[in-house]
Amino acid sequence: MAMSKQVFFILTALVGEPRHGYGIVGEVAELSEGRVKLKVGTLYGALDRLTAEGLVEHDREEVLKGRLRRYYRLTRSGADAVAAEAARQHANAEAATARLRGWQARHA
Amino acid sequence: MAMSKQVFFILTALVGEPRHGYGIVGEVAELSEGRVKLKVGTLYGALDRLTAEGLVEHDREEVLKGRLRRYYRLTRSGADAVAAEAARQHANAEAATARLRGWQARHA
DNA sequence: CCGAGATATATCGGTCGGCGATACGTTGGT
DNA sequence: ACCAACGTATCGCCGACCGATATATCTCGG
Repeated sequence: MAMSKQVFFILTALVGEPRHGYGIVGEVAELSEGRVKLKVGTLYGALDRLTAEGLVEHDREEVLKGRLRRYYRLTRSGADAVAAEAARQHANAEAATARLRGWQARHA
Repeated sequence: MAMSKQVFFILTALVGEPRHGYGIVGEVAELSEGRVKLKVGTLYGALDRLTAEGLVEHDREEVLKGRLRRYYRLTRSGADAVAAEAARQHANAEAATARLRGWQARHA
């Protein structure tokens, strides 16, 4: 149920269009504005787990300029999971900032 | 640098006023609206780590109705860390929801 | 009056996941 | 000719969350 930052970004990177592993790395860096540099050791393991959990599935394989590209696609349940996690994170951030606001106000 | 959900909520619970371990557990449950049930095995270890990192420090000890209460207090750098993490999570959630919105719009 | 559950702190071992390193092969630029 | 980028894959280490367990007191219901 709980989801790591890495997995969250992997799933988010797959929203809209299928991507291959190495492509996900770059997309995550862009999405997170450089905050998350996904390691390949993390990626492939996570991809396998997510596939087993049904949040992601194989899309297709391409050979581009002699290099194999294995594409992954988000499932319906994967999209739901991203949306739910985003909502949770939004709520969490909101709760914290509200607290900080209130505290600063009382100490102004 | 990276911060777990549990640590984030521990720090958030300490914003504004010092609390003791068991009190933090309840406060986190309230803050997260039941989403995070902090385990004591997690709490005390995290508290030690956070103290060592200077994000939290000992406040005082009380004995209330025969029960020892050890209070912890957020440091300045701890407050900064919470604020930064909240901002990051907000940005992350925003990035994901923006993607999901755009995708839904194109498939309406 | 007795037992169960809440309050409160603390530790330990298992387990899982992220990370660094390593491996291997191609393409492209210098 | 070499080295960086591209691309997939695996392995072992380490750190953190968690469940279980231990200990002790107070409170409430039956």
